Amino acid sequence: MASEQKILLEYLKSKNRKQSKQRTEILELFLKSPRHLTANELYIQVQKHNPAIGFATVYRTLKLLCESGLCREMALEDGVTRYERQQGYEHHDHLVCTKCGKVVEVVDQTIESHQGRLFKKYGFHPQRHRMELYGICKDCVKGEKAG
Amino acid sequence: MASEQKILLEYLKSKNRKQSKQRTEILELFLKSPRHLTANELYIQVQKHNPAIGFATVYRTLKLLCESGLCREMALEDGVTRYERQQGYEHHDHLVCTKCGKVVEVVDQTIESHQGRLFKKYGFHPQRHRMELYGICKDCVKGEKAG
DNA sequence: GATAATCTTGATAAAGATTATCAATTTCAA
DNA sequence: TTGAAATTGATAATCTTTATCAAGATTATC
Ligand SMILES: [Zn+2]
Ligand SMILES: [Zn+2]
Ligand SMILES: [Zn+2]
Ligand SMILES: [Zn+2]
Repeated sequence: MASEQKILLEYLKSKNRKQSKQRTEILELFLKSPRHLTANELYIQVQKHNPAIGFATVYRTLKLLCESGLCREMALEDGVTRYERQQGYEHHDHLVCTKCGKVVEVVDQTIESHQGRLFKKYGFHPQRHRMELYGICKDCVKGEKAG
Repeated sequence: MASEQKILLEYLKSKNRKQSKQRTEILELFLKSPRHLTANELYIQVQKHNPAIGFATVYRTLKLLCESGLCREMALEDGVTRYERQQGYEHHDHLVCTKCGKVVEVVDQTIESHQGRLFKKYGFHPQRHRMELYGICKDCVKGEKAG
């Protein structure tokens, strides 16, 4: 069994909650899916695999995965929540192409440390941050010039 | 007439669109309102001033103000779009208290320049960015310890 | 394995923010 | 003043996400 499944089971036990076939299946498909996918995108995958699973369960399971630390929510400009694997991934921010939707994960240590300085400067106890850079990727710039 | 009203009129003319009392009134109240307000918060102000104005018009006018450069949209984690005056304000990012909702506007030039480096590093033509820092402000930390 | 308490599920409704529709009204250039 | 075109307000529709709830699944206990 994948270590993520174990983490989920441990989490469920620790909270006196129950295992289910649906949860196992949804986690399995989540792990196989591309990063930064929406609940609906995952639901479509789940439907192909097992049409009996409803989308409320997909939503609920994604929330559960976030609670257990396996998943992280992320919101881009379109207002639709995306979900990405958290386990085994370091913190990162996102660079997004506004033409094709490509998402690149980025980290800049100087930015990270200056964010910490901003929290301190204004007397805030830091919790988290989000940073998104929006631009046009190389391929799409090329396309614009060509087309 | 406030220079913002002139800017709006100029913009409308340039796009062959028309002036209206509602637009003037909504802009006037928008300029008087606190920064980072939601469409609904502005609608409530508008209602007090002129109950005949519908909320669709408030939404439409906020979009118009954004087009004309007088206003900027900003989305926090709760999924509700906020609007803030753009004219006469430099670019800035936001530091948000997750307890009381206080919003502080911040700029760090080192962060800004490193964002530029990230765009370059990954071959993106830069358009814009958003950065939000979430934490607990001094007052709320104090409250937690006291209460 | 049976039992019972509790949790989870799927279908559906509901919520909440924003946008689309459309007839009536207003604006503005001619 | 006139008439084409834009705007308005009311309302419905959309879209994502959450709440509800009866029916079914899970788990600890015997
Ligand atoms: Zn691209
Ligand atoms: Zn990511
Ligand atoms: Zn606070
Ligand atoms: Zn601001």
